[in-house]
Amino acid sequence: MPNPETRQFIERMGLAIERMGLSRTFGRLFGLLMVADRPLSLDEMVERLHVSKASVSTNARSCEELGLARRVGVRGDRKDYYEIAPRAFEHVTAKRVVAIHAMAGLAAEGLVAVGDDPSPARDRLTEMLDFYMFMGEQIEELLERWREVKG
Amino acid sequence: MPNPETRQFIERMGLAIERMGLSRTFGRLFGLLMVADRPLSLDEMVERLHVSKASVSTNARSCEELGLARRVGVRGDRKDYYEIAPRAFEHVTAKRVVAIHAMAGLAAEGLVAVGDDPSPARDRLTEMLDFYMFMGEQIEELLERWREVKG
DNA sequence: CACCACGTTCAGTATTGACTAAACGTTCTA
DNA sequence: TAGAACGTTTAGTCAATACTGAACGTGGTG
Repeated sequence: MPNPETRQFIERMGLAIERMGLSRTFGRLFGLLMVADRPLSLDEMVERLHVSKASVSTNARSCEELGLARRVGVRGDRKDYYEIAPRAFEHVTAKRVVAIHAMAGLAAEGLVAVGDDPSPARDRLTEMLDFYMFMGEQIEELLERWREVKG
Repeated sequence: MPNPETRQFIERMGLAIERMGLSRTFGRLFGLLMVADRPLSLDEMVERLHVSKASVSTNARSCEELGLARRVGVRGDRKDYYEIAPRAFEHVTAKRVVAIHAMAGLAAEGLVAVGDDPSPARDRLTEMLDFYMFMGEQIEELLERWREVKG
């Protein structure tokens, strides 16, 4: 299972996730779960990632909180096992949509701040508002279409 | 111009941008340019943001590199002035699309890594690939539609 | 009951990242 | 040509972040 391609995938996922503002270990853990063919226990992740159990524990849980992974039980075993959550990618994209709405809200606040008189600032903020309203709505629709096809 | 609403807008933009993985000062600088009614010099930004000129210089330039701002000249003045770039939001969204394509590429690598045999890992990676291909293409189309309407 | 086997929490540590002040290079001007 | 006005670069500092090892709590098990 720890073949070179798999390891490289995990590593690249770590870098990709890091570029999104999360930690590299978090990304590696996510990548590991992506290529695992069964749910993994904390100790197994420790083994594969070469990080402390404490780190795996916290990262796995925040992975769960973000909706990327979920905890599953195994009969006759009281360890925690983690696997990628169903619809993980839809879920993370839905969070992006929330952020987009927040940007639209910010634009609206900006419009209040600059006042009613015509100005370049007002034009820019209006464009920002329109753009993020548009994108937010449209991406939500994309998600719905995706769910129809793949759900 | 430094009215409380404007200041709050700048501050919130700082926080919003910070949540996206960039620095708060960067976000504040961007927010300041958003509500400015004319291009601003480095010294003016120093004044408004209360940070060092070195920080403003580097942040303004990376703002430019990201396509969010551009440098403009003023006749008979050799200072650098910055303003929000036209199509700034389209541009930043286009970069997101690049990141989405990168995720699709990563999924493709993962598929190679896990081999051809059916497995849960393969299913997940396939879903990831399909999802990001779909999203990448569709968001590109959204951008084109936006340009048609607003361009 | 004593002992494991887990997962979590906490204090300490190391690393990363961003900001500052100062030095620097360049271009204009008196 | 000396000096001022800029923007950039760099070395150093400070704070935030993430990881580690150890202690801890909890629930099963002999």
